[in-house]
Amino acid sequence: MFANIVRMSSVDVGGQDAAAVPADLFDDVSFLLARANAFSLAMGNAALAEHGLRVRSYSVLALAAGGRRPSQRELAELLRLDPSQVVALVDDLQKRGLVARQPDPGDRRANVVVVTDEGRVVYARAASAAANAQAEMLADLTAAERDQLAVLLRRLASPSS
Amino acid sequence: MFANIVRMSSVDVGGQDAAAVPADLFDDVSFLLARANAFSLAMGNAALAEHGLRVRSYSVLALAAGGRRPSQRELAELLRLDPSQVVALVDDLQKRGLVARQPDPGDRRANVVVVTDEGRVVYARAASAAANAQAEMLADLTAAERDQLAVLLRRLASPSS
DNA sequence: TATTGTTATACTCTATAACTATA
DNA sequence: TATAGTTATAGAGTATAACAATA
Repeated sequence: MFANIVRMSSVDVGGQDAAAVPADLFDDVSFLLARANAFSLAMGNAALAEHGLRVRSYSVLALAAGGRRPSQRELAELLRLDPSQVVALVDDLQKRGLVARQPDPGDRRANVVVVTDEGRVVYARAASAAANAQAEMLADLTAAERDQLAVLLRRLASPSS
Repeated sequence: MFANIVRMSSVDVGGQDAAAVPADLFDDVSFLLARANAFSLAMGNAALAEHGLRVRSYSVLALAAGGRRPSQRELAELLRLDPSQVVALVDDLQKRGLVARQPDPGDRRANVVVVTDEGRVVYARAASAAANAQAEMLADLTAAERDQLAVLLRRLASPSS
């Protein structure tokens, strides 16, 4: 299980906190993360293309289709995007009739982003395609390993929590 | 350990291979990967900035500084970049005297990218900074969990192998 | 013919700053 | 004064196509 031990060398050049330096780029979690993500993104975008979506717009649609009724600000926080990027994503989905902006009655500054009936249909199809792509990407992992990966990534991906 | 079970719903809309669809975006490995990578990239770039590097150029420098003596083509494959992107990265590092292009005696089409003495110094400092940033990112994980994450990512990140 | 490196181009993503309307 | 949404812009990353030199 742990045959592939991460090698570290203690280079410790000239100071500071001095964490262990990976002996090889391929022992570097950040590098592996970037590589895995590039792969995942390419597969995801390819799978979503036939539904007119990309990973970014799909994520917005998925959150709108969930039970959260997110504001744009919340979308930005959940997706770790700048609010200005969310504007463009919601604009695009709204033009295509997949989501709508609803004024928040409790705060007239805020828009709640909700999915339309058509958006729900497109989302369901796209989610299926995305799940197939992901299954292919995860094909070499057991179910337990996939879950473990999700757990570990969630703990990385939540620096504030 | 596995308290956080990934929930799946069997939506299966209208056909195809029908993989399970994550019930929530935050159960989606691709999404978690993208989010973790965005975080990692931001931290990495911030840590490398004072050394005049970004994650991409650091990766090229790291491979040049390793024992591989990679050609640009090999760099492209290792980093999963297009060869045309490698040109710009090597150009930049070469202008700054950190790497050099050496004609491959065995294949006059190919350039071997090698680190210079100055490049080696910059790399060592940058690697230390990058390792510190990564340690901060991984602070919530045990050593075993970090290793496990690296192992799982390596298995994802190698679609061809 | 195929491959290595290169140039060019278009598009997407990321990061900031500034503005408006509301709170 | 602070926050939600918006606009604008610049820089970085991604994806293709085409070309010259060499295999």
